[in-house]
Amino acid sequence: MYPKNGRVILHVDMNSFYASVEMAFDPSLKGKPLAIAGNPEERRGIIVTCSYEARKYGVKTTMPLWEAKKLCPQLIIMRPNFERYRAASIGMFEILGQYSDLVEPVSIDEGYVDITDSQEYGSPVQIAETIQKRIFEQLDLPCSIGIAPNKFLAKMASDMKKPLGITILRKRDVPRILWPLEVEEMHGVGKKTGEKLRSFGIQTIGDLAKADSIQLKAKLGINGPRLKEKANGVDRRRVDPEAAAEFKSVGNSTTLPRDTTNQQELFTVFAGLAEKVSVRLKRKKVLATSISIMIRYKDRKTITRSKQLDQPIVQVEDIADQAKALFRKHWNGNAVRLLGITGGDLVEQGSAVMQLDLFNFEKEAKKEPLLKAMEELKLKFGADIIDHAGAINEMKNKKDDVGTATSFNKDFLQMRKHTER
DNA sequence: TCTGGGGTCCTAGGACCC
DNA sequence: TCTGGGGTCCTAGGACCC
Repeated sequence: MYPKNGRVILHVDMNSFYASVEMAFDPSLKGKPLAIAGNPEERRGIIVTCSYEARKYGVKTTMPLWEAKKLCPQLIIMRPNFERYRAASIGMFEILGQYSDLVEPVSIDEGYVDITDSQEYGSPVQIAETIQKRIFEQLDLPCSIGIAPNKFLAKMASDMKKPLGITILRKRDVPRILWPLEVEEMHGVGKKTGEKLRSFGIQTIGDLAKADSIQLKAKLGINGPRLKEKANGVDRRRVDPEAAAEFKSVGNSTTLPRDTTNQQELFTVFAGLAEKVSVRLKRKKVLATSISIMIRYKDRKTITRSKQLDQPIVQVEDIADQAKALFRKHWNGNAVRLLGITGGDLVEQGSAVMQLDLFNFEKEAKKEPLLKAMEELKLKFGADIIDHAGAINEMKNKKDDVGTATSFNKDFLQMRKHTER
């Protein structure tokens, strides 16, 4: 059952997660058409998740609320309770963690488990059955599980039987099971890529598997050959427990109650968004070194504008100021439908303190000899880290002060980013 | 009365440096 | 007078996923 070389990967995918959690929380909802919708009281709400009973009526994810109501007038609509979903998610990953250390969360409701070295808990199918049973009995939540030699195949497999399915997909099954499917069925192929592939005669996953790599690369970039490999059942990505551990950006956006050109109103919205981003950055103990805003206009045309900052920020006012500055610079004056703020290039609080110190030293350097400031830095953070940046030599070679301090600062930030990975 | 909000990764052009 | 190529950073936007 266990291959000598090669791995055994599970993909665990919760079935209509938000709706299922609500049903576990309030069993009287079971068996009823239930939908979770963002902003149910707004006209622009959409379906985020819905129960299988609701799907029978044709209700689907991302469908506008008014359309769903038309299809199913008795539809029960709830707004999301993220605390509940997070709690359920933690419960699920705790169970997964009992069968392997190699657990990689992908999102709140799905994850990969590498069970290659988990023979003590039984065969792969037995482990999958145990996990599914425990999640169902202990959390009252249904899930589907795919079993395969790699992530891609496990993901495709978990999608095949819902709800409460367990599907094995071996590499040798790929021609029979995957190749007849339309290309859009492939994880990683959306509408646009599907259209492109079809435009040069690739209709099925099998067509993609046999397509010319050079041509794919020319038309789709690096993604082309990668898709071809997957279509052949090849995926070398490891299950990496660290992968999802660190966030790369934190953002908040909102569709306005009504489109507006009133700058005061828009700035009030920015203040609220900045507050949310600030709170979440602080909770994660990180600061942002870049700020970007998103503006969606009345006609749904959407732009993003961003700026790299010379020091990381986390305070509401700083975030709001940067966002407003970007807005003033780039807004075309048309009515706005949605605004968003995202903080990126996150640095940990600890290292940010060092950077802040460095920034102060930079100011000091205007007054006193730079080398002295450098010595202090060395004392404070250790000589190795600074020597490593190769910055000391640069400082010695150049005698000018502020410019060099600035460039040193940049090197140092760059190095910090590097060593933190 | 159309189409949310949270993310990640990739590309491409221009600036700048060596 | 004309000529190069690699590498990184920054910014904007696109595609995709849940």
